[in-house]
Amino acid sequence: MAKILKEKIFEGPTIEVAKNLLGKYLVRKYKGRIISGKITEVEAYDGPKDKASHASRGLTKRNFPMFGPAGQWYVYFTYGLHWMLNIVTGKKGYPAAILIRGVEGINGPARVTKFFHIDGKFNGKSADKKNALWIEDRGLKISNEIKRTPRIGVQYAGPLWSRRRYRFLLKQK
DNA sequence: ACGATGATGAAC
DNA sequence: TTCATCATCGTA
Repeated sequence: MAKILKEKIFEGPTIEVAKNLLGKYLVRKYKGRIISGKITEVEAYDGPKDKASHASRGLTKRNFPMFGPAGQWYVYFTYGLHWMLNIVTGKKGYPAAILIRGVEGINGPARVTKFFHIDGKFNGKSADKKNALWIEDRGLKISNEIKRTPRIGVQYAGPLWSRRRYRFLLKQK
């Protein structure tokens, strides 16, 4: 029943992909064991004009995976403490990614990476079994349980981009 | 409300 | 080479 999400899925419009990721499962193989959880919260960072995106200042040593093909991980270190996990979207050359901010029972992007044992070694790797970190569809229907809000912690991007409702969450039942 | 803690990017 | 900033979290 479980279907691994492939590169093609991630190429589509970033906002659509972000909504589609809700209810899918993040899966990690770690020391011979499987860790998995339902994705409940994501944020889209879409294109070079998005002032809240790392890509707004062009290609850099840090953000290069965002400019690469869809379906790869963009993992970066921030605040001197935390790893952030993103899945790259859009065609090669178009910088976009989706930050995975929460899975069921784990809220906050830094807690997600801690729980799944994710660090910089996944940066630029493709989301598949070979790399022990992937996303799968377990046939869960989520239909109209999606809530939209502005993104968290991006005030610096100015009113236009910080107010944009690029954060998507599964509503509580 | 704020400190932890270090990489990043821009300025000098 | 120096500096402010940062897609956060835990404690207060």
